[in-house]
Amino acid sequence: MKSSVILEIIYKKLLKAFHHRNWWPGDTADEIIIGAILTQNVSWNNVEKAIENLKQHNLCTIEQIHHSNMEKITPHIRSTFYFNEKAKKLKNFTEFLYTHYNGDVCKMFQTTTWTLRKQLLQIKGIGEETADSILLYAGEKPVFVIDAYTKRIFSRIGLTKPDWSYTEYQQFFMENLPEDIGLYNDFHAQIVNLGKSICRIKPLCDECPLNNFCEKKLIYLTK
DNA sequence: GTCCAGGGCCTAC
DNA sequence: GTAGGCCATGGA
Repeated sequence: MKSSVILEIIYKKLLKAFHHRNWWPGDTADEIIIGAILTQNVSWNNVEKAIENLKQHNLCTIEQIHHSNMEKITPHIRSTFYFNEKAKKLKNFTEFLYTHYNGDVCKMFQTTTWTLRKQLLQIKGIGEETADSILLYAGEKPVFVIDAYTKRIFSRIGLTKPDWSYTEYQQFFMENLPEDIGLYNDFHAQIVNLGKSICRIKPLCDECPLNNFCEKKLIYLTK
């Protein structure tokens, strides 16, 4: 069976089982960008707390962060782990936005998608997943986001190889799915939702207490 | 007490 | 070019 057909089947099954996920959890483009940076290697629960803190202290927009300093930001994002680094990353982003786009997010998103992606990747603290999350969820650009869950789930199904690079994964999904922003958005959200319930530690190893659960779920998905 | 989250950077080889 | 260390909270 062709990969594109399998992906379509998987997505339809996920949609039927879990319904539309309505992602990204965030009210504004600013909030989505801030969330994308804060969620690096940390669960969303920790990020929610930080976003709430930032809101309470009027620090949850790009403009407010830009006109604030590290010392003011850091205490509110302690729950996101690596808070010193992340405060720096937030400042790096706002610095970029003000230097290149006069602080205007809409203006930034008028830039051609892949040109903007290159620019974002040059910001210290913005890697591929964060850049793509910003492009897809805040900018509504047709870019498929790859994360650890995506690699884990699809390599276990056998559609991909675990050692593929980020770019190889992204090409695989974008070549085998129709270019559809809504689909890219919800498919990634479904993957994260599914990934949370699958064994994280050692994929399908004997020691994994969730081994049976993993297999059941994967069989269910690929049937 | 232990383990690990929706990463990314830096250093050493 | 890449493997491994670092960052240093909070929930299960």
